[in-house]
Amino acid sequence: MFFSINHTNGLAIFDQIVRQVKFAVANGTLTPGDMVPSVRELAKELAVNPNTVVRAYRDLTNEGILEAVRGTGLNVTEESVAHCEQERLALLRERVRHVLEEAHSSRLETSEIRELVEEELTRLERAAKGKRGKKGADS
Amino acid sequence: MFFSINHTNGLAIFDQIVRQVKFAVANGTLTPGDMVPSVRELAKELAVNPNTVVRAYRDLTNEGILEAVRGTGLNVTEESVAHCEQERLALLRERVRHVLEEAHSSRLETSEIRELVEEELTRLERAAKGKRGKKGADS
DNA sequence: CGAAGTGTTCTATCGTGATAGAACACTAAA
DNA sequence: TTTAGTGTTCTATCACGATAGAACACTTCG
Repeated sequence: MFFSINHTNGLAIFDQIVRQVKFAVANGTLTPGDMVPSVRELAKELAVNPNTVVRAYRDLTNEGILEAVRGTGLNVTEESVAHCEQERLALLRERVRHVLEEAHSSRLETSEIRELVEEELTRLERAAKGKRGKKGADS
Repeated sequence: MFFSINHTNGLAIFDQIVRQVKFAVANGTLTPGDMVPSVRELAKELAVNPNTVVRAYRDLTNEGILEAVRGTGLNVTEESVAHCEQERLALLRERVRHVLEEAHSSRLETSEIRELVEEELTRLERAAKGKRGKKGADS
């Protein structure tokens, strides 16, 4: 459903799960009271070890974003929304900053960096539009 | 001198060294015939284990970017220039793409992503200008 | 009740990046 | 020659992310 793992982006699997849950809460895909996929179910769907999902859910529980209902599952807490809305930009901003810093330290001109980003951004838009188109064009 | 290690950007130390050598060749900071810092010297300067530098230099040697002059050191090869010039953008592009993909999958609007990048880009420019200013303003 | 599904907690193993320390072959310079 | 500096190659150890497999306490449902 919501989640997917990218094995080439350098982020640990458990960290990708953590971030994606936070993003889903931040953008309303997950709302307080919703239950996240069970450990075994998500592990199967992502073709990942259950313990890796456990690690991600444990971190999220410790941050107060998920809470356990014993014997039933984990649901999204009320307090998580404000937390995740605030954190989403910060998490992305940090990664953006690291990449731009590397580009800058490689002596790439700011204009060249901007051009590079713009290229990949339009590529991303085209890919998204293509995906939507395959299921049925809107408008 | 040229190199610095960022312990928070997720890249392995040896990989940061590899990339920075390639960038230095690509932008002319290192030219064919130049010698890179010795294993022990660079390890000391970066406060890193010598074996980590060995790993980076070994990779660079295997790629034909450095060549060993036994008993003397490692120097930048002639062929490295074309190789590195071509690879610099590709290396940076891949990291940019990964970050933008995560931002996009978090349901951030393209305009919001662009705004985020622009903010960090101007922050970077200001930081660079500030650094130059401390040593002596130009123009 | 029992079966199946929850989360939780173990131990063990593996790969990899990094550290630590040592040894070797070679070259340049005193 | 001796000394100090190169790169190179070992073995060991550690941290960490991931995998594998098992067990436990709990709840829901038939």
